[in-house]
Amino acid sequence: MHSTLLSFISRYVQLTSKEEERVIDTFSFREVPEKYKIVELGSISKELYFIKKGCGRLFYLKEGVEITGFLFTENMFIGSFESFLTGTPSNQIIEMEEASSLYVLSKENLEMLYTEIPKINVFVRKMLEERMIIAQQLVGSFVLNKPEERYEAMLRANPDLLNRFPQHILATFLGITPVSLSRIRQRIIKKEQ
Amino acid sequence: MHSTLLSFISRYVQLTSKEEERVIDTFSFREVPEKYKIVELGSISKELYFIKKGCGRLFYLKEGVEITGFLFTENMFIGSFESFLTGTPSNQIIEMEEASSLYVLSKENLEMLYTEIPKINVFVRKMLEERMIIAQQLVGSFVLNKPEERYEAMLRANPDLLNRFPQHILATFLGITPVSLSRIRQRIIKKEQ
DNA sequence: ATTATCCATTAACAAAAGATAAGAAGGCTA
DNA sequence: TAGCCTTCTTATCTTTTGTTAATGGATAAT
Repeated sequence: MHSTLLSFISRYVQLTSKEEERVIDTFSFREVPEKYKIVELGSISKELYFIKKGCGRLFYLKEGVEITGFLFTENMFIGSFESFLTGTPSNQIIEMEEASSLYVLSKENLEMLYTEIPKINVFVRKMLEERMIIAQQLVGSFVLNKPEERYEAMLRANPDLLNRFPQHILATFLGITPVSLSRIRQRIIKKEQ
Repeated sequence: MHSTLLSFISRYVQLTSKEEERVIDTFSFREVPEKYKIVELGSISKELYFIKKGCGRLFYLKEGVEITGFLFTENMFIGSFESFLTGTPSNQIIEMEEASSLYVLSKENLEMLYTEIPKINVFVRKMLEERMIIAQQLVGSFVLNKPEERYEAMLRANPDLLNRFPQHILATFLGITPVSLSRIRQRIIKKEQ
């Protein structure tokens, strides 16, 4: 039942069965309904979550409107990393958009894992290396491409996101307003004819 | 003489004198003139660099024009992480803007360090955690703020960058053209009067 | 069945950014 | 000193986005 989490970890490091058991023990399982906020604005986040099933988003509140910062789907760790790592109140809100199944890792248990199974440091390092590359590519897409190109790139690279998140969420993730994304879509339709 | 590098590492993990010696042995020292490219377009980067003195930038080439992706100054690791980590040809160019002193770490030597001093995994993990937060804040600034606000934030948070990099480099880092940044500066001057 | 709510589209206007070109200031070289 | 190059500014015009508001469709609630 923990196969998704363990096979995710095995992509980075090889654990013994004993270590795998230990890892499983340190995670708890949690099911949340759609639109459930796992990190509230201003709270100090003391947990990270591995998405077994479902999807969620990280967003900010700017003058009352929700601005998406990142989107998460199955087999990703989700959380307010800044709040989790620095222990400061979160300016990010994390909300699961679909009813989701999560493996929950508390900060305490993570620290325990680091000392008990040093290999976990290697796992997290490698995972962060991957995430770093993704983050850098994302920054690159903002300086290199205009919104229309970013949307087309998303169509090509992550078409699944289009089905799982409403358009206004995708729009702010692209750095534009929902109205502007609607116009972009019309332009693309006319280009294709 | 290696005090900058060692004191940087000591911010994350504590090494014994023996380990410190070992670390120093695995880095080599290199001085490069201004405008020197330490990573060329299309090359496979097999080194990372710690900036002892100087500054540099990561940029892309889009239809012949240089688009800045990130700026680096003293006490930061600089390199084409994607090419270094994945072994693929770099679509990023890394150029030192000032004449610089660098500590050079080869991929081979880094792998050696990981096995010889497992603590280095902890060091890199923690450094990546910090960089991850910075990257996330940078993405946040693109979805949350317009160019004018991003420039004002840079004025507040990193005023040193304004002196060390020409304006057209800062402009593309903000995701706009040099012409547009010049207009933004004029708008700000008029606001302040 | 009929409200109510949410979401995407469309329109109209204002604001900002891109593209292109021309000019001014500073530094570097011959 | 003269010429060249780089950088920044300014102007003009075009394109795109933001803002606001109205509309229609879909879905859920009463």
